[in-house]
Amino acid sequence: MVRKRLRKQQIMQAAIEVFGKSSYHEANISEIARKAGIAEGTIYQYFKSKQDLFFSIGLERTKDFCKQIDLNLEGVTGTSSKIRKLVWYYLFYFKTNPDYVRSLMLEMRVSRDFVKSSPHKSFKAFSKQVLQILKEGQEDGLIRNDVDLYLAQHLLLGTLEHVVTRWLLKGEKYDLLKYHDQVSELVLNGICSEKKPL
Amino acid sequence: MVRKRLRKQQIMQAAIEVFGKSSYHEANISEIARKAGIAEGTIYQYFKSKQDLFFSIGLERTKDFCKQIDLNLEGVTGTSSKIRKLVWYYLFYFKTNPDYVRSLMLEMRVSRDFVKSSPHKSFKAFSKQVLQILKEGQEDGLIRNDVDLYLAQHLLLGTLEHVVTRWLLKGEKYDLLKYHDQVSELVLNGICSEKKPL
Amino acid sequence: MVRKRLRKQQIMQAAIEVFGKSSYHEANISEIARKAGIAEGTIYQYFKSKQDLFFSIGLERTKDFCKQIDLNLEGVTGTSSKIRKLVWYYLFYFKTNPDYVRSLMLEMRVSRDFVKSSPHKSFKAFSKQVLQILKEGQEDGLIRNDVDLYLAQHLLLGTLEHVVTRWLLKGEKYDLLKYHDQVSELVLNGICSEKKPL
Amino acid sequence: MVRKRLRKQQIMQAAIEVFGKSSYHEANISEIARKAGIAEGTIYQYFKSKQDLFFSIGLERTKDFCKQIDLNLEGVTGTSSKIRKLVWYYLFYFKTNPDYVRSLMLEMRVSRDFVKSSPHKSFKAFSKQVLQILKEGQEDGLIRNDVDLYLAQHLLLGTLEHVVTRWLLKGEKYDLLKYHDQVSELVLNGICSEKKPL
DNA sequence: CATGAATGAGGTTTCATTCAT
DNA sequence: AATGAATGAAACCTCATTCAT
Repeated sequence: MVRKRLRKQQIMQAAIEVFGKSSYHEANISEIARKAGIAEGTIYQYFKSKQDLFFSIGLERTKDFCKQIDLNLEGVTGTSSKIRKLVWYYLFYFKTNPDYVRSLMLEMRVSRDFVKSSPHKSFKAFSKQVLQILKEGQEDGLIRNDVDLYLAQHLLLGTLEHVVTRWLLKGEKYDLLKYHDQVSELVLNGICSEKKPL
Repeated sequence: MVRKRLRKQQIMQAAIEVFGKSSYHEANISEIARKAGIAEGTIYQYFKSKQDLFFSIGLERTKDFCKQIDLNLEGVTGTSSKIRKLVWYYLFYFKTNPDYVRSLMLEMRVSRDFVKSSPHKSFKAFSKQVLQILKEGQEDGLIRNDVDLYLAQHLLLGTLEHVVTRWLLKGEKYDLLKYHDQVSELVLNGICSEKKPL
Repeated sequence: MVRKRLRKQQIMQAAIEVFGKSSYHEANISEIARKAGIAEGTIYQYFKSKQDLFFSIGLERTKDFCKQIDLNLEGVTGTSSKIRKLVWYYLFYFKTNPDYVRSLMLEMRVSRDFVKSSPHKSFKAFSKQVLQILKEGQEDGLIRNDVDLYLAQHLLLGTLEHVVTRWLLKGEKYDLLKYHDQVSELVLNGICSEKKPL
Repeated sequence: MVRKRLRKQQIMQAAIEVFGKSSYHEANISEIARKAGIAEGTIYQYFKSKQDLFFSIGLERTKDFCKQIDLNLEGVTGTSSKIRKLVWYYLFYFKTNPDYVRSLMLEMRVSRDFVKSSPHKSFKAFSKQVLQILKEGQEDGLIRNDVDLYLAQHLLLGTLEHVVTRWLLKGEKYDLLKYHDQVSELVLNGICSEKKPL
């Protein structure tokens, strides 16, 4: 029982590393098996297929991410504080899980099968969470009423994704958390400020 | 030889269609050849490899995109007008080139080899253009001095990419241009408004 | 131990069902184990290998078949009555054991290893039985002296096998016993009639 | 054009040999390729899959067999002569094509996918041919009216298949044609003689 | 220039069998 | 005796690329 769980974790850990440094197609089951210290066939007792393994990682990690976000937001009051915390945690999580995140950001999220997959559902749960925060912000009067909340979400998540993606593609050479404060600032400004006549 | 140029275009057009509806790995040289009405071997007289063909499309289209942006921005004065125009054209271009854009957004931009590739350089040229606009905006006093222009760029391009990516993954069912005005608004607000004490 | 015997039967019964609905190669040990309600490894305590299990079924059932034939022929007098009874019982047995028979007729009997196997020996015992009946028929004057008894056997068994095989391949949709009388008739005619100048 | 045809034949010939000495599952594509003196991949330019290759052989050979039967029966008059000729040619063909026939008799004919396959259709054409001969025989008064022609077919084809199958399983050690005359005799007797009161 | 037949490495996956518990 | 997790060999098939015509 517990042994099976451990073995599954062991395989997923190896897979995260391998998928992290090569693309899905470049990665081999044989390398994952070698890294996990088991036989290739063993992987197929725990996962239906290579893609199943790939998406299982996405599912598990995205769930974990959501749970951590929840924990981190607990007790935080005020929309702006919530968003600041969310930005910080988002960057922090990706900073500390670069292997996983490389797969998620650069491949999984973008795969045509992803939208039909279970990790995608988990990912959507996160989106909803964000939307909920924004909604509360609008009800509190922090966010202007004329702001389309879906666009606000695009602004927030798009900026974060862009920051993370560039960081990844540039080789993770700088500290991802460095700008967390300014990112929050900009995003909050975008959705909260008085509309200026431009 | 003009003939050579035409043949190259013919292959690229077929490739855009094939890469547009399947992922890079799912797409076959044989299908591209069939669609172009030529033999598989012929492709290798115009392109070094499958990846070369893939990136060549990216290069050509990104160059074209930059040229069009230039043309569109010519004569436009004022940072905010420039940004509005840029947002509009960005969405317009992607709306009218969904096949190409699916490859670019969902795969090319995210490929590990992309940063070393020529389309990436072209893409960086576009980034520079954007940065230049933002810089002018800061010199004009429109954009606050305390705004990191690289972050402003993340905000602008990240939001646009996010909007476009979701549109693609959702099956291009709505009009991508619908929100162009509000997107501009939000982004401009983010980088131009007085810093509010939050 | 009677327990051992029972367990063996339990495995064989499950195997008959599984081999009956899939071919030898399509059938899995794992499915047989599942159907028998035991672990895969357990099978290997009762059978040396998959093929051993497969042939063991053949052996057991063919033995059973021979025994039943013996019982059925007991007290039957006259070659022609014996053959009629044999034909009837042959068709009856196969009608009532379609799963087993599908394996036997369509795969086992035809396997390259079959001739070296134990069920084959059992099968040969049945052949001998048939030959004995035919021999008696010739001694009684029922069967012409110029008939090669081995050919007569081919005629009898070939016809029966053909009838059964077609029935199986056509999905067992009609009553296999329907024609038993006419089959006997034809076969008996073939081997018993006066030689006609044709 | 002609080259392609030759290459296809070359592959089929190698496949016949390999399938002839091993069962379908034991045979490897790699061995067929080696025997044909080509690369494995080449086979897949001519055949969709291993099974396609397997059945293609069946189709081609069965067609050939039917054509030859036709040619051989041309000009032969009288049902009994036709049947004699058919028996002779059946045994002759199988004697001279033992590799192919081993596959056909021992595996193909008996495969669950065979009934849905194209060689099966060709095989049925042969059956029809036989039935037609029998029908004419009944109209001519040679075959008794009370004989079910389908059973007569079972008698004829079943006997032939049995003779051939035993010959194969015994290692093709004797001359398959040896008994052709007696086989015809027995079968004709079965279906043509006056019904004897038994 | 164009062709398209041939290549062949390489990957995923299956499954009978083993063996430590 | 029973288990069932682990094995690992082996096989089919794909497809980008080459090269003789």
